[in-house]
Amino acid sequence: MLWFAYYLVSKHMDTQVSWGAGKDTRTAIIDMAEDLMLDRGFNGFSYSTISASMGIRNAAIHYHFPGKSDLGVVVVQRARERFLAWARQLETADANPVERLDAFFARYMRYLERGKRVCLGGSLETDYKTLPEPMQVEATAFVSAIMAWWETLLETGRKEGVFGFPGESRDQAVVVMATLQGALQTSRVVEPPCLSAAMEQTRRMIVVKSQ
Amino acid sequence: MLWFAYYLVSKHMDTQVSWGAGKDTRTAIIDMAEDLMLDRGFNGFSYSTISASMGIRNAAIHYHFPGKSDLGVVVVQRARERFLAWARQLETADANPVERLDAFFARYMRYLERGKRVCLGGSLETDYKTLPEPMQVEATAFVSAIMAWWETLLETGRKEGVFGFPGESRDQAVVVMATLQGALQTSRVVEPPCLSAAMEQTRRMIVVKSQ
DNA sequence: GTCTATAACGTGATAGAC
DNA sequence: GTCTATCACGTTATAGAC
Repeated sequence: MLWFAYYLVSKHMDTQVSWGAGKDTRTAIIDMAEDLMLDRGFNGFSYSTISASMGIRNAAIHYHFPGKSDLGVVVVQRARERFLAWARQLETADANPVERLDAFFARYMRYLERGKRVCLGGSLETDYKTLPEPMQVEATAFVSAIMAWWETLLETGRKEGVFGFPGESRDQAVVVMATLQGALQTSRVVEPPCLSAAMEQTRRMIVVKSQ
Repeated sequence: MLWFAYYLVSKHMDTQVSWGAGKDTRTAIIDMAEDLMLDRGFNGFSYSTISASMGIRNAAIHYHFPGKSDLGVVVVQRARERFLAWARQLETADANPVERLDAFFARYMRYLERGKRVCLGGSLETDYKTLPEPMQVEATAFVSAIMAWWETLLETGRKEGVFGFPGESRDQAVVVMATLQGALQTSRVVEPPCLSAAMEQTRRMIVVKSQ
């Protein structure tokens, strides 16, 4: 009864600190929506799902996000910005190609560990035809950003001699992304989860070991 | 008039040999439901979506399938049986490993060409947490059957020297399946669709050319 | 910024006539 | 087997009080 705990807290405490880390309502709504999209898909939750578990009323969400589409758009936009910030951090840390690959893998392993969530790209893509048009646009931008990152990483790594694979970097980027996305999804239905196997196999195939 | 659009579309998709040309209602309902699951996901359509585009009433579907869960289960069961029959056909035709791989690739290419459908496994997996329990069971059985087929194919091909890849056949099976599934999904949001690139890259990586 | 109340609609499902 | 008619419920969304 997590929602009930939240309800009690919000009743008796300053709303500013109600959700633990000093998060405001708006941010808490976005967090919850993103989590639900990874868990159940955009059509798998409603404003009630969010409001009930936060201990607020339905109308409060409509104040921050007039329509569900508005909420969805913000979730995807924020996820893209967060990804780009993460990528810049790797730049700043001057991480090598293998470290970057592993850092990305770790992100996906976390989705699996945190309740077998799928990745946002996969969620948006399978729901795609039911999404409001503004969300479809954001979905394309989000996936394109990640794709571009992988293409650059693979191209750089091959030039440096730490990656080895045939064909275009762009095509290999598609394969790596699709592999992670698909294996994360498949981990929901097969035992044991196959994501780590997919990662190890991908590593075997593109990371040059000798030298 | 979404239902009408669907009706027109189904006219041009040869999966469904047109409703009204002698096929029984029950089969037509299953066909339509399967198509909708690949297009919009299990939560992306209703009994009304089906009944409207077939020109029957809601209650007629409930006669054949008391609950939506019953319909979903039958769709997945039939898809598994169809896959196993297809696999047996390849056995009968004594197809070689590369031919089998290409035959499977062709199935996925068809999903893309017929209106950017995704594969059933991917659809079930992303919807998984919202599915009725009987459908979850079927989803696992369906994906497991395909996974087993790929493992056997890859193992056999490597023994025969036409496939080359490191590690266990099981792990490579996960990668190939996940790649097709993920690339098919991603083809919905990137231009041009990346599925063929993923297939060519996969071929480059596991099919031994000189031999 | 959040609440109560409610509208308008879609969905899964059932009863009973034909 | 299919129909009409109807139900209970959930969903998105708005109006207006506080």
